[in-house]
Amino acid sequence: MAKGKKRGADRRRDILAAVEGMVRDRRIHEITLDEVARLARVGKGTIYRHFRDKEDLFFQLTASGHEELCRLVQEMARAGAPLPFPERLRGMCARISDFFLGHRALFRLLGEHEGRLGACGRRFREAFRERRRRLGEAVACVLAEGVEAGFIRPDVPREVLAQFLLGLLRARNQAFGPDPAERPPLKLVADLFLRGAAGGPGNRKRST
Amino acid sequence: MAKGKKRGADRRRDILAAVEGMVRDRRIHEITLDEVARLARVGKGTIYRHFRDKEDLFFQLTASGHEELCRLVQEMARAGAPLPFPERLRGMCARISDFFLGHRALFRLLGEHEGRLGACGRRFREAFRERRRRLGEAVACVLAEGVEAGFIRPDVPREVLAQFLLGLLRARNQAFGPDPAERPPLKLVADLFLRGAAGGPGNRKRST
Amino acid sequence: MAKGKKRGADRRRDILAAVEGMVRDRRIHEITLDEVARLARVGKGTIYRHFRDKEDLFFQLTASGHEELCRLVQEMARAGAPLPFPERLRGMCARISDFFLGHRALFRLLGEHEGRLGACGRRFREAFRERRRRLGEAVACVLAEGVEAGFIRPDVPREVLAQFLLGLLRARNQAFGPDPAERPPLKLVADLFLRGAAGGPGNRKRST
Amino acid sequence: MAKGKKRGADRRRDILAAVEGMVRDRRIHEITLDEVARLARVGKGTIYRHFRDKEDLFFQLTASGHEELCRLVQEMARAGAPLPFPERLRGMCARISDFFLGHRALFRLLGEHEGRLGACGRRFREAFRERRRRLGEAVACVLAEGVEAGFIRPDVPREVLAQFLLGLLRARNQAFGPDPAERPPLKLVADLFLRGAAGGPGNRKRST
DNA sequence: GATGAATGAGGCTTCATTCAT
DNA sequence: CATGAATGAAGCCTCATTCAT
Repeated sequence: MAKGKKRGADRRRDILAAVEGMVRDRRIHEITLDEVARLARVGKGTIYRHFRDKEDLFFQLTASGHEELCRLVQEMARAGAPLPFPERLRGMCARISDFFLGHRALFRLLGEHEGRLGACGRRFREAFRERRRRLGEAVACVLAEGVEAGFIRPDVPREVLAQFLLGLLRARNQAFGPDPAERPPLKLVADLFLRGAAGGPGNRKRST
Repeated sequence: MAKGKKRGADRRRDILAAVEGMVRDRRIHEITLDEVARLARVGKGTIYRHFRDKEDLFFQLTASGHEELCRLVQEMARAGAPLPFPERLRGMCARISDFFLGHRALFRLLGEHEGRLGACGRRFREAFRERRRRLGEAVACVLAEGVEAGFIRPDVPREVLAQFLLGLLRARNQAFGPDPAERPPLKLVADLFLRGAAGGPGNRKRST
Repeated sequence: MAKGKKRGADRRRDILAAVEGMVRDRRIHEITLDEVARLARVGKGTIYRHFRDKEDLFFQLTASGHEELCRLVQEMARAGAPLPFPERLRGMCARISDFFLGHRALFRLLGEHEGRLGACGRRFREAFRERRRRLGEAVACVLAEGVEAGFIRPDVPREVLAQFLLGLLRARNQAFGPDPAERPPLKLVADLFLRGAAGGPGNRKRST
Repeated sequence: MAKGKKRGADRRRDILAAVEGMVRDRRIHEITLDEVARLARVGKGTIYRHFRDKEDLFFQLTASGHEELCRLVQEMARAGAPLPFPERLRGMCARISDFFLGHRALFRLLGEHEGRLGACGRRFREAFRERRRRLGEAVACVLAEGVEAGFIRPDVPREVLAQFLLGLLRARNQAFGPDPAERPPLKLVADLFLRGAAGGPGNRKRST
């Protein structure tokens, strides 16, 4: 087995790994299955044993990435709260940000796929929405602690706040140069969010 | 001439308009130039008189959209401030949001293009970055009023805050269902931002 | 007129000149009428005032070249024989060779056109054959002097010998490197031909 | 397998055969790969498995023809000399002429390709020259026998004489009508060459 | 007459997918 | 099951030709 034929899941992983390497700097339609097969060191036909078609291959790639991120956040939520909420928040931001940056290409793919949401992609439509919802929910779980601890206003659905937080993180990671030094500090993101979403009693006086 | 042949710039506009209609629910590689020509009611060759190739066509499409938005925001900034800042902010959010929603497809394209930034598209790389910077700058101009009026903390570069605001707007418009009713109110976005970025003196007490 | 509009024949010459410059290092289908028009400094439509179509343009180009060569040789023939025949022969070889080399491209075109002789080009077929015949005839006129003077065997049609001579010249000019120094001396060609076409038993006495 | 799918080399041969049939009466740019595929009874994509592109297809076609002729002549040379040289020469002329006539189209292609030699086709330039040289060399091998037997003058490089002989053959085959009856007899070609290149002892003492 | 913008048929080439081995 | 040669639909783009100005 050590040097024996790989099987099933292994192949699948090889293929997905090859593709993830390729999406980094190309758009979907600039990637050919010939090259995928070559990089994954499998026959071209083998791809079709694991994925319905090219579309499905890329869909599953984004799915797997998204799922990993969901698990990551869910674990954090489940891990309890050994720290005060602001620290927790910063920790989560750091983790999500790292994941974004490490898999930046995957999230670009998401954008490409989204195009079809409005139209033909009946098949993916729900799946995408569902996935985004689940990620938001995972983040919302952590935010719930903040609500409980009085750091986060309770009158806005936590899922909504979660999506805003993700939007801020996305902006931080993508809207500035490719050079990490150009990106504003994560601390600023967390801080901004915390103030913006703050809401103890009497905190409507127009500030903090 | 009234019903005579159109010329030059007209054709160009026709083509861009046709394409914008098509990107709404398709990805770039699902759009054929044959169809573009048919919808624009021009010969296929005519496209090539105005755009170097397919790539260039889509690039210029996003460029024109971006520019329009920039102008929109710049006008607002120039228009002076007849209203208190929070109102101004909400107004800008509304305008930008409308534009986003009306040209949602364009901004998806941006995402697709971005893929190449890391690689081959040396030719586009700078152009994209520059455009994003210019939009941020335009928004920052409006934020400057807020700084002046004491609504916005002065210790964070306004361009950075501008990108965060855009990130929030993006999240509001894209992270929730296609049904407008599902989207959180714009007022919430402005409110969140205003609190988050607030910074009168003495409002630092609970920060961190 | 000096700076006035050129007219008719001038335009035609400009166009043919432009094309001749282009055929030097390209094949017909690598030449576009756009470029022809640009180099000839005329509108694209103007080409069609002087030539039925692209095919005709190239046909007339070769025709004009061929005719020039014919005239050249015919002049020689007409010019009488102030020199002994072998010198005459060498002179003609030199002239024809120079023309070949100066218009090498034209004669390549002939080859391309010839392809159609067997088939579709009903329209050109006869013209080509006729032109080759006329060139051969012109050369044959000069050879006639050689027959008269006893240098050339009279039992082979002079037109046939003429084509062989042209074949030898062609070989000299094309079968060796592009470097003139690699080409065997013209004198050798004339010499070879003179010996080979010398004729009749016992007619070797006065050779050369 | 008898009626099963053909593979590899077979396909390649089919394609080349189909093309050779087509070049007979058309110019390269009048031949479409669609038709090639249809006549060769292969998919259009299959052509690209065996040839880089259209250019390469035609290049390899001429190459294969040239090579065949080279082999033919080399065999003759190797086959020893059971006959007196003049007979040998006539025999070779006949073989080469037959080949020329049977593959007339290929040699026209050579002419078309030659156009690019002066320019862009750096890639082909050397190959063509080399091939012509090799054919000349093969012919020269046979001529060497003539030198040895005193029929051919030794003071001119045999390769040069070889190219002249090929030039004469070319003229015979192409300069006269398509009707075989119009072509001068091969015997005349050989005779002309033999006299022209003659050089027995004392015949001309090495110069005019 | 001259011009060059517009046209669209048609070419070359790519590449997702199939299927015999 | 794995492979990769074969396939052919379909895309991008070119360019000869037309025709309104």
